[in-house]
Order: sequence, then C-alpha cells, then structure tokens
Amino acid sequence: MTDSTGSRARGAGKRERLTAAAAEVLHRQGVERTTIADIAKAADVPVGNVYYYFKTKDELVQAALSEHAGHLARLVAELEQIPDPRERLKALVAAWISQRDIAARYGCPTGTLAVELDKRDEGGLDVEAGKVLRLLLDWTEGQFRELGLPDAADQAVTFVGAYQGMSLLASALRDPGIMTREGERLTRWLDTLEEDRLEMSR
Amino acid sequence: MTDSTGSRARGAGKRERLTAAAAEVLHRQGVERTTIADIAKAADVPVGNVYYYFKTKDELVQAALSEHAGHLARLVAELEQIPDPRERLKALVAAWISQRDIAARYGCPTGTLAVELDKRDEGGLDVEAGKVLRLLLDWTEGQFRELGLPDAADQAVTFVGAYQGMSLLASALRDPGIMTREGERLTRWLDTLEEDRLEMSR
DNA sequence: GTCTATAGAACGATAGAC
DNA sequence: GTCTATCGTTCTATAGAC
Repeated sequence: MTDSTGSRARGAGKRERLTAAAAEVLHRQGVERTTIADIAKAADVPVGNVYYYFKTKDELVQAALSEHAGHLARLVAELEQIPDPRERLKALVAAWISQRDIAARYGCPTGTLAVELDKRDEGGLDVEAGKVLRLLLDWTEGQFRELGLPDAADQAVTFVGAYQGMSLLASALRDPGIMTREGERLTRWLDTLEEDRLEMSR
Repeated sequence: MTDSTGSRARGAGKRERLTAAAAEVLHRQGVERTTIADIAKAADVPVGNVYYYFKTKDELVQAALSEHAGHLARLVAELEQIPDPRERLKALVAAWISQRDIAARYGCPTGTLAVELDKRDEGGLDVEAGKVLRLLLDWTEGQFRELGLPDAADQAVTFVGAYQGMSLLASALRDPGIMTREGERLTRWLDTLEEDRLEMSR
C-alpha cells in the first residue's frame, strides 16, 4: 500500500515534518528571509532531500499556507461544537488571546504571510493567502448572520480586521498587552451585540 | 557653504531622489524583494553611485522610514489646523480613504514595513518602524483625550488598529471597497462618540 | 528514496578610474 | 562627486553517487 506521500515506507513522515517546519519558520522569519536550508534544518531533513518532496521554494510556501488553513479548519470544527454563535465568536477571541505572545512577536501567521505575498505579482501565492483569510471571514460572517445581524459581511470584516490590526500593532510595539486589552474589548462588544439583538430583535 | 548632503554642489538632489524612490519601491515590493538596483533605477541614479549616499541597504530602509514619518508629520500638521478634535480624526479617516487604491494593493506603507522588519532580530530597524506607528498612535490618543475619553490610549489602539486591519484585508482580498466601507464605519463611530460625550459629559 | 556536491544566478558591497 | 566593473557571498535548484 502507498500512503499519502506516494511512497511505500518513509523515514518518518518527512513531508509532514517539512510542512510543519515551513509553517513555523516562514511565520517567524518571513518568506524572503527564510532559506530552504532553514526549513530543512528545522525539520531535521538533509537540505538536498527537500527537493524530492517539494520541487520549488514556492511549493513549500503553498504547503505552509495549507497548514495554516488546516489549523484554522480544526479550530473552527471545535468552535462549531458550541451551541450559541455569540459564544462561538467569544471562544474564537479567547483562542486569539491564548496565542498572544506569539502574535505579539511575529504577528498573525496568515496575515503577515498575506502582507508579504501580496507584494508579488507573480506566482499566484498572494491569492492563496487571501483564500485562507476568506475562510475565516466567511465563517465569522456566518456567525453574525446567525446572530441576526443585517450586515453580517461588513461586521465580519470589522471583526477580523480588528484581529489583524491588533496583531500588527502588538508585534510592531512588542506589547502583548495590546492583544489582551483589545481581546477584552471585542468580547464586550460581542456581549453588547447580543443585547442589541434581544432588545431590537432585528 | 555645504548643504545637508555634505556636498558643495550636487547634481540635483540625488539623495532626496533616492530617499523618495526607496519609500515608494520598498512599499510596493517589500524590503527583501527590492534590490539596490531597483531603487537606483526608480531614482534615475547609477547603481554604484548609491553607495556614495548610503553605505548599506539598511540605511536606505531607514531613509524610507524617515520619509514615511515625514509624510505623517506633514499630514498631522494640516489636521492640526482643524479646530475640533472629532473633525480632525474624521479628516484623518478621509485621508486614509483617499489613499484607498494604493492601500488596497500594497497595504499601509508603515504597517507593512513594520510587519516585515519585525521578523528580524538584528539591526534595530524593527524598532524604528514601531516609532513611526507610535507617532500616529500618540497623536490619535491626544485627540481622544481632548474629546474627553477616559481610555484615550486604548481607543487610539483600536482606531489605528482598525486602519491597519482594513488595509491588510483590503490588500489581501484586493478589494478597495473594504477601505471605503470601513472608513464610513469609523466616521459614524466618531460621530457616535461625540454624542456620547455630550450626553454623558464624562 | 536519501544525500553530497556543486552548478548557475542574483545580490550587496567595494575598488578604483575619471 | 560620479560611474563601471567586479569581487565575494548566498541562495535556489540540479546532477548524480549510493
């Protein structure tokens, strides 16, 4: 039987190790400052062997983007178990805050990757980064719609934008407190929204 | 007499042309994907001549950051002529929206530069980028304080964060409409704040 | 499938003529 | 002050032994 890598018996999931290492190192160092050797070293794989699994550096970037999309999908799957959409959104904020130290140092993984890739006009990786952010936006929009908000799409942009903005400022100013304080503000705002819905029932 | 470049008679402000070109090209392409040759070409200066004015590439990045700080200082000086702090903030939002097409393609110049430089841990340019954002945050905080808000610093983080977030999403999704819609939301929010102040007079 | 060695290209920076 | 030519390094990617 062949497995997902197409091989019969691998060392120990080198492709998976390379993908995970790419996601982490590219987030910390950025795409352009990261060499194939950096990723190979983090994955404990000999440099030349990388090209057996990924033909180009861009394929490794794509793999990192897919990894981040996977993380997001698993997080959303967990949140879906919460019955109330308002509580689901508050749990999302809590998840963001729990990652505050890494976000305050290197920013949101998907957001900072998107910033860097958007400055290209070749390769189409910029579009791929946008798709991961779309995933988050669409799910958030669904929650707001379920909460009965008339402009759910705009609210989602405001909500996710607030997260991207606070991550950027927290990392630029090296202040995790920004994540905490803005997270609490978003939570209070979500509570206010709920009250609005009950009172105005629109 | 010597001028600011330390020379007696320059060609035609090559240092200034290089600084302006650095600010523009580094914003569009990012730091790591931009070569000295790219900046020299945009400034119409021979490649080797660049090193007479800037000893390293990092000095060009620093010059670009100073240029962005200068832009911000000039904008703030204009806004200061408006009597009411609420109108000053609304004029700032209007200035952001007027730049929506460039922001929707390449993001906020200072914000995206900060994202890229923050992933370094050498050179101290990350701190310099943070200082430019601090300039904007401090001025904004002053406006909120003048409006009588008790938590002016946090409000400034929320406000500037919203701008950074909407710029990031607009460029990642290639949608200038995000800048327009979020700008209008911020304007409405500023109007609401004013009403709060009058009603609650806190 | 795994790994070494290296080709080939790009870039930052410098030497030195003018 | 200005510019050309190029050095030295670093990186992506490949060739080919095992």
